[in-house]
Amino acid sequence: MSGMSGRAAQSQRALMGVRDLIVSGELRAGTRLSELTLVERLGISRTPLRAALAQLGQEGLVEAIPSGGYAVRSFSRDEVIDAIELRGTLEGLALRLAAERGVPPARMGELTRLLESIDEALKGDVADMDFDGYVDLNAAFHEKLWALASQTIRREIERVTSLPFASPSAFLDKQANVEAFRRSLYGAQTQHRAMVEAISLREGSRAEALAREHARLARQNLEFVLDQDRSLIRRVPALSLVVG
Amino acid sequence: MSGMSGRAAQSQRALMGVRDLIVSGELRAGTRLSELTLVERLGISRTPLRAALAQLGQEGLVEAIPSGGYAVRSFSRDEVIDAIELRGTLEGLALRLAAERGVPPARMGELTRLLESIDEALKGDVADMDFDGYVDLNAAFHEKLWALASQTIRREIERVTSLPFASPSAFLDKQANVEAFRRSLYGAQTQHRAMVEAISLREGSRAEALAREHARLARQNLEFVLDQDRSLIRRVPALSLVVG
DNA sequence: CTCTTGATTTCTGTATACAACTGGTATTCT
DNA sequence: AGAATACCAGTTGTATACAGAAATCAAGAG
Repeated sequence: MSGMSGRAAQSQRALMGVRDLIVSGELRAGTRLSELTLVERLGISRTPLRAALAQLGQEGLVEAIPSGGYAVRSFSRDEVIDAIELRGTLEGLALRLAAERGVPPARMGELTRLLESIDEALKGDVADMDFDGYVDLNAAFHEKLWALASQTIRREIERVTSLPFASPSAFLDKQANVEAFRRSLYGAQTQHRAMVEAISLREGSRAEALAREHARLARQNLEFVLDQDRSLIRRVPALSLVVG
Repeated sequence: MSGMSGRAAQSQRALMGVRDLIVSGELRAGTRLSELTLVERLGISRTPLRAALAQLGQEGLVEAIPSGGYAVRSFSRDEVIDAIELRGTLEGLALRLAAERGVPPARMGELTRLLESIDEALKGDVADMDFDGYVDLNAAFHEKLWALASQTIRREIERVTSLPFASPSAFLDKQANVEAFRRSLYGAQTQHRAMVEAISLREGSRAEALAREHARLARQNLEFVLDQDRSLIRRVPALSLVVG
């Protein structure tokens, strides 16, 4: 059973397996993660499982229990808001530095092409748009933005967005295709265009402010789900871990 | 040998041991970290050592080798600068939110008292100051600032500052007691006072800008060491990992 | 009936055995 | 001689055995 194809395949499997159990809501916030139970459930041994738990601890999805082991972490509304604010701040930093230091035309071209593809997906009105297409393109666009930053900063962005509800795609899951979210996409795309323009014009401060404001769309969506339509909680990954 | 006093004592020992070997410069950038060698050197077994290596990989001090294992990471000058900028940005976020949301008077009092203690340490002129005292008080002051932020943000600050040269104390190591650094402390303390005042007056944007500018003192010190007096490289933790 | 205390069970942290893989060297064939 | 291949030492990833510490439960004292 050992030495499957790929390096550290079991560890990867353990990581994805446990993460999936948590974000899918199968393991609720606060529950202790018994190693033996998980080992049996995932069909792996304790060593790669423990590696996965340690990594998830770093990501923040689980927290270490003082007496040993880990438990699924729970998040207050304020903590989720702070995680979103954190992402906006880091994306803002990435865009400001990109604007100040300059970006090769080839990369700007890629971004512009993505913007046009997103326009295509948004063609028509709220009922006709290609929501699923937008979801994919939006994720690709944000990843291209992150790629403008240095490795140091990109690493931090990826770490922060490993909390599922902090990712730019958090409320754009294909399972959360509701009108309230679809309506927000036009404004989001306007911000996308402005961000690319600001980078192109070397307007660092503007690019930074736009990135922050853009992230706050996720906050609006969060508050909509929590205050207006709690039935959506199950459709947004890991939102079941939010208490209050 | 197992079950020393304290939970996960061997893992802690491994973590500190390997980290120390790296920041002390004993293991130079790029060298592969042989598990068996380290095990023998630190007197622990492979399991806690591997946990430590994984954690150091998350911290960014070591990087995973595609074919397996880890190597001591090397940092370009630009990467160090970005890490410092990153810390300033995160501290700025923490201070902005603290200012906007308000801080209990008791905590503001603690900060003010620390400011006064730092003033004490700086009493006299550049030759007379209590440099070692300043080092400790400065670290305490920054930690109190971090404590104003939510757990989500504090976690990220602590992660970023786990890279030794990105910490607010990086160039204030007691072994780096040189006049060029001592001279910068008066301006630093002025910024400290302004930061606390801005929080107290709920001036979020000002607090944020001050925190960013404050971090850039570390950048100045970095450039002084790299460009003016490279003999100091050995006195600043982990700066031997910087190439160029 | 409640609280304390002791034993049992379960769990985590650590050590070590095992197997697959990587990189290098020597050997052999062309 | 050069290249390809087989072999070999060394290394990492995985599984599992073991020991100490919590948590749980039961029984007994107050």
